[in-house]
Amino acid sequence: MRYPAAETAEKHSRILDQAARLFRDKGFDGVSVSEIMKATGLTHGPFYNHFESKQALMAECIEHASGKAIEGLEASAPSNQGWLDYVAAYLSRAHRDGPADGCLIAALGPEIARAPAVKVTLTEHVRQTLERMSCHFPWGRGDRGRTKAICALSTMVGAMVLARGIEDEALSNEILDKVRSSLT
Amino acid sequence: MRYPAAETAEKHSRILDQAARLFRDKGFDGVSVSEIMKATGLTHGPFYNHFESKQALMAECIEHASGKAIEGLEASAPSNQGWLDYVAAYLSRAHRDGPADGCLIAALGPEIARAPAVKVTLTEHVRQTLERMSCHFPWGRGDRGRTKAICALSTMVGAMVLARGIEDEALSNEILDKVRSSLT
DNA sequence: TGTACATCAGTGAACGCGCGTTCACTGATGTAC
DNA sequence: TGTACATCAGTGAACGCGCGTTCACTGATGTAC
Repeated sequence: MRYPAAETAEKHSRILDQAARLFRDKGFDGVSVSEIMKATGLTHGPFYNHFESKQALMAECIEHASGKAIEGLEASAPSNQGWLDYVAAYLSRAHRDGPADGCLIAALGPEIARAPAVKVTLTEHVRQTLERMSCHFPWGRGDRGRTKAICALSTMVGAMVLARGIEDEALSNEILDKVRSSLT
Repeated sequence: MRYPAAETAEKHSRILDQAARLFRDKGFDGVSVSEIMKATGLTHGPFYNHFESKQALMAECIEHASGKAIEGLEASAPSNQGWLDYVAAYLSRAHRDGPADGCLIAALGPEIARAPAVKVTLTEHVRQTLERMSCHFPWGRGDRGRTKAICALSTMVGAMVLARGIEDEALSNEILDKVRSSLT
């Protein structure tokens, strides 16, 4: 069947959405191409009409999800309250328990570090996130604001990795809460 | 062949050492049982004489590596200088470039979070690390010292995950250096 | 002390399985006339 | 406007491969007598 171009582009985008969700949830190796295509409502065959390989999908879907994340950051208020809200959302139990829609770095960081093709994309994502953070929140301009952004992002990512890796919910909550307090 | 018990125990320990190194380097799914046994100098068959499954090895080797890491922490001086040295070593380029001998959480955190059998072990590792940190470094007793330990560990883990996920070495170094400055 | 046997870690071929990827085929739509 | 054909995304069986795991067998050592 021949399909209109718009429909093809929409399918491409839907594959990226599903892949980004599943990868964050289960890791790159924990999700098969078939599983992604099934989630998109297709069989696995046409995958290679859209992407050259699974690696290529990984890179493109990180780029796709990065774009959405940066958009979200821009939409928040450039104020002290905006910062409080941003941290509260990042260090929330909902974010910890739902990696599928959450931070790419906390969910896939170490795996991306091992996948050269995807690393380039993450580099750009981190660069943009730091830029938006440092000029979006009230930390002053220049080096001081940038340092604050780098430290805040590191702390948030690390706290989320810790909170997710811990089985004891009380300890996991303690980490989220104490880090949030210290950051705000 | 029948082997003396001591030799068997030593082999068991060698498998754990190699597994811990390879897993941190390439991730759980990036290393096969055969590869680990080859690194230990054996064929893959006798693996199941030592461990019930790959999952069981994962859990036991995290426990094994955790023990060594905690030992290292105890060996450092319980002083302000000890803290400076600890942070400098953690946020060093050598640690970033050599995950095989480094922090379990930064190398495997998200993957461990998805492996229930291993999560229990990591929970204990984090608990012990926080305890040793808070009573080993000069942050005062009680809740304040514990909060400081939680925040410091989060920041260090996050900075390492970021630094490793970034291809641009200048940006990666900037993160390590600025976070180290802010923590000390 | 010498001999026969039991033990059991190590060997390496083999298993079933799910993966990423390929491909001959289908058939609804767009296009040429 | 009506018809014939070309297009090409979707289908689903099939591919080779490496994985985790199993197993019949080996043979050096420890033990019983």
